Amino acid sequence: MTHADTTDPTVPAPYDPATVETRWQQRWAERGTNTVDLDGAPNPFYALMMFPYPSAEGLHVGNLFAFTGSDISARFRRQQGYQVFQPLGYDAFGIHSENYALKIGAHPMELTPKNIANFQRQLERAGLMVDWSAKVDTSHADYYKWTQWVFLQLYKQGLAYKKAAAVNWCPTDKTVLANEQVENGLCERCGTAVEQRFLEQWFFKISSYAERLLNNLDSLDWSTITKQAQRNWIGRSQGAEVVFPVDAHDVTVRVFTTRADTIFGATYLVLAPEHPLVDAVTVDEQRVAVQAYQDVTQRQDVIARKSVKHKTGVFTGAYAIHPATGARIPIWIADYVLMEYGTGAIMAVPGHDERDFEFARAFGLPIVRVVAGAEHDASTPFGDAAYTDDAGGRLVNSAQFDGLPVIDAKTKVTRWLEDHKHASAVINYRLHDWCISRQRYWGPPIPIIYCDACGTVPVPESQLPVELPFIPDFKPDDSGVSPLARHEEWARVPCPTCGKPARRETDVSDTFLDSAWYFLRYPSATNSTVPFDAARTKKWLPVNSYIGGNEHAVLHLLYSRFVTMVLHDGGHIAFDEPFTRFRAHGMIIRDGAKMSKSKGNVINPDVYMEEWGADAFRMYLMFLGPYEEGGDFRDQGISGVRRFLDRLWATVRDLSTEGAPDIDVMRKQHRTIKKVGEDSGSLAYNTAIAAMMEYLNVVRRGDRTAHRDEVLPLVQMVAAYAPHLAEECWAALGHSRSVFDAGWPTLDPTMLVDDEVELVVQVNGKVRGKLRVAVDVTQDAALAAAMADEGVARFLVGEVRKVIFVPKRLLNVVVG
RNA sequence: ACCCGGAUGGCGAAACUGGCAGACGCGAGGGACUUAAAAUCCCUUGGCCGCAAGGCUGUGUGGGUUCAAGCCCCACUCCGGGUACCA
Repeated sequence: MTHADTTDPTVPAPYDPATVETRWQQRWAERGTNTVDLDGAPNPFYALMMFPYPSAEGLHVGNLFAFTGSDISARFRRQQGYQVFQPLGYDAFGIHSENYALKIGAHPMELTPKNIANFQRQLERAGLMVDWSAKVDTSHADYYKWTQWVFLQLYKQGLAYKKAAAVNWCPTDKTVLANEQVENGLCERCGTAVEQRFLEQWFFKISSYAERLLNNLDSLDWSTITKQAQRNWIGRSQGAEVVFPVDAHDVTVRVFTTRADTIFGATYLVLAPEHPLVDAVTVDEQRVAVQAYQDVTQRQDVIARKSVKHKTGVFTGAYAIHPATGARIPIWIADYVLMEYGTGAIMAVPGHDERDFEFARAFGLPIVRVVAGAEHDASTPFGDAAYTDDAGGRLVNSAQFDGLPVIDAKTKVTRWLEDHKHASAVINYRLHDWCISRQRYWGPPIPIIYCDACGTVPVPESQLPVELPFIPDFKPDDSGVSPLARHEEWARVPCPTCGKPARRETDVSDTFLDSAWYFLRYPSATNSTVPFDAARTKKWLPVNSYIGGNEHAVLHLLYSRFVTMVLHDGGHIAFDEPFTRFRAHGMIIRDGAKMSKSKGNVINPDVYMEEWGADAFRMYLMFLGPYEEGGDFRDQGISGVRRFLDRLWATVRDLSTEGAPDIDVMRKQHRTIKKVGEDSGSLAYNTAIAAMMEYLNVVRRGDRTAHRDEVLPLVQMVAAYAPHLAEECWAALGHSRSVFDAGWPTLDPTMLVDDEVELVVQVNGKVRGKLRVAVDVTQDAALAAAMADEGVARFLVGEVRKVIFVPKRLLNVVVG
């Protein structure tokens, strides 16, 4: 086979992707094409893609779709003159790997390197512009040493604490799950119903960053859906905490409400069954019923508790004093009030809250109207629903507040309650502290030592890493303690402070902690003395462009932001948001359905890259739909993209250097440069590819021989999409350096202006003709030309009432 | 239930800021080349009426605004995602 780098500048025929791709992958590795000078880059650009979990099944087509889109964006930036750093690594710790190892009877410490090697092979085959010298593997001690360091920083800053808490326990995976890992009361991984258990857990105080996590969103260049998902998750609600004294007791019930304006409609209170005041206020006659109800609730698993059903509850026999009216109102307990939100108690306003309405109807409690819509008055009865509209209503049955619009009443009633010491304005968040303890094996041991004399002692940074030992029996059991706790020889250590015998923490940390800081590690991946080098961090961070799946819109992205803020506050970094720009890619489905092993419609990328070539496969993935929306993978579609590459190849092979390029082709070329440039920058890859196809069709129209100048920029444009083929063509056209160092083709704006345009002529809004006119044609001249056109003229019956003229586009004549 | 998306030919999809709906590709039909097939190339391809010229109609449904609506407004249906007894 002849070579591109020989003196003979011809491309061998026909296009054989396997040869071309192998050749260029070797050359890139030899020449260091994909590595960047991390210390010297004058114009740095950090392009990050979410790193994969290296599953045993190998690279999923969804991974490749995500990575290819990110790769194109990075390659395009490089062509724009940036030194682009695009690293990739492996999120190798976690339940996924551990469960799979258990299933096939292997050990994760042996299995993970094999999986990584397989992923590595597939990723290299795909031809990504990844700087592999900066690879990270979260399960390697060189990495998790620093994950443990991150834990210690949180500890030092008072943001890591331990508490006994009701946690979500998965009886199948035998582990604690974060709230975020529970879906509808089911374990996100295995689908088992989650139970409640009480365990001592390590938590991070993410809730104290809630306001900052929320406010910073406004200044981030992120997709709106992602920002909205974070806002919802943080769940800020502004309201009031109202104090209700309990009649005949020396205690008060504090309730949280966002509808202080409806306080005159509060006809009873409800406590969560596990509320600490229940025992104190319950009267003797109700004690048996109350305790029975508490027992039932406690035994319920989380799904039963939280799935919507008919309302249940029990009267405590106690009464509270209404702070505004002085009335005695009954205190109930019911499982629809949740201990973990607000104060675990509510004032029930059945007239204006659906749940309270349902409860009041079920137990015959009074329902009072305190908000009237335009169609109501103070005594309009309720139908079968509460009136919850808070936009248009006015207060009624609310003493001095009658007649106030709800919007004003919210602040006025709250202020009045505050003035009389019945309430205080508060802000509540749905966001809970982050439980990071896992009673599991495959993760970084939490670097804490318990000493009888000194208490909880953090492992000194100089003693990191706390290595995860190789133990054959890593399987969790239902004792609630980590498998590591069964290994006394590992768990027993001298106290770092006093030297007396002490014990290690035997829980490992959540995988989400591994991934909450990995972007900081890449530029310093080979540095063994610090987690991240100050100068490199300053040069490369925050990340310029982050691309990943929206399934991480909440957890991973929120935790990364939190950890970044903490490290900023601890003086380790100068920025407090990690990702300047984030875009979520869509999902690839197949034949209209989600890909899954059970449906047998999973795509193995190896097979397609083998048959069509990595370039064609990459390009097809990008062509099948808008990158940010995803698309439907169909086997048939890939041939169209491959045909385009074949034609491009043949065009380069057969081109001419004689004479001058065609002016109309060159005009089209500059339009294409503009379009492909804009689309590549905004991730509109499908339309960028369409534009390149369109241009090639013009270049080859009528079987003409293309001129070199017509084709050269197309090779540059296609490079980010089909990098191997582009390099081969570029070399064949006489270049010795990589096409990625050749920049982006120059756009000549004068080539974009036409002297003539096609003007659409409408009569009464219907197209009746098209005219070629000068770009700067006047309305009068255009109208005259239109009237002279017989196709138009025959519709011009009656008097001309109006003429609309949009320069360069259309002329609409209204007659009749 | 709530919060985001979305609905366009046989299929995947385009359409900038309201200005020619269907770019680009797949598939299909026809033709060229070939002993033949594959590959390649050319033509046609939203629907209806028409020999044709041409006309009518068409972007989930019903209404509205406008000279002009896939795009804006109101009401609704269906699909996808997220959250979910959050007070």
